[in-house]
Amino acid sequence: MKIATWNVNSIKARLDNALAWLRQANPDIVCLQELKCEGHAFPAQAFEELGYNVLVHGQKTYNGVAILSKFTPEDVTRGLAGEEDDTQARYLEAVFARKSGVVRVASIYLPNGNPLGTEKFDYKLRWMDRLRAHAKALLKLEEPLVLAGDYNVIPTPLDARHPENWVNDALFQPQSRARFRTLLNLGLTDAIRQVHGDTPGLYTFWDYQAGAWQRNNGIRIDHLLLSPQAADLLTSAQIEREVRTQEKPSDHVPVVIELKA
DNA sequence: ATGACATATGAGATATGA
Repeated sequence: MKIATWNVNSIKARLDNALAWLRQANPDIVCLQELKCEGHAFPAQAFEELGYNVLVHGQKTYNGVAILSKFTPEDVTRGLAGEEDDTQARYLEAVFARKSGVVRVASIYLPNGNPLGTEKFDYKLRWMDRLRAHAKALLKLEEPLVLAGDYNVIPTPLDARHPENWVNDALFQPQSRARFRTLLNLGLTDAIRQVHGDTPGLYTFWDYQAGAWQRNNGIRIDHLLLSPQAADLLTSAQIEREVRTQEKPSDHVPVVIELKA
């Protein structure tokens, strides 16, 4: 079973790119982020024609997350607990029943947090605290769990081509990195690092500006974190770099894992 | 220090992204 995450940077602007990649890669479950549209405006039919069930937690202009799946979704949760007046569409979770058992999957668009010293950075840190609390509760279920998405965190210097360029950025702050680390220390596994160890040069985002792609000036900020029960099933994890060579690409590329059965 | 580049909104310029 293939599970993917991809920040598409507007699903309407990326519809052709997304359909082309889905036809080629044929993942079973796909977590999408930065839809930049409301649920009623999501082009669901195009994905349904490829055999996907479509779950959307949308928002006008900003944010928005979705899960496409070849399995029927159950137990759907929109939004992350812990802050009643948070209206930003950044979290969507569902359970999928397969013949070999269930898998719980969340599509996550963690706040960017820039610029530093503003409410935006405080919101990012609070959101990460809420995610940790929710992940801790989910881990008690002791089931295969995949928390997939754009975490907007560069976990270590190994995850940036030029880490020195990010020291004043919310994505690489010690507070952001520490909170990401607390997710791992709950017992979650970073799928790419589990498979590839300390291999350098594994990036999922390249800025549109200043020839970042051509210079391979990238960062790794899109992650799939696995519960122990999911990590036991992990057989591969890949970054789909070639998607960045599409015409009118997203600035992020998909990351795909394969789980046994 | 700023902008580069891309997207949405809405019809020009601004907000957001990372």
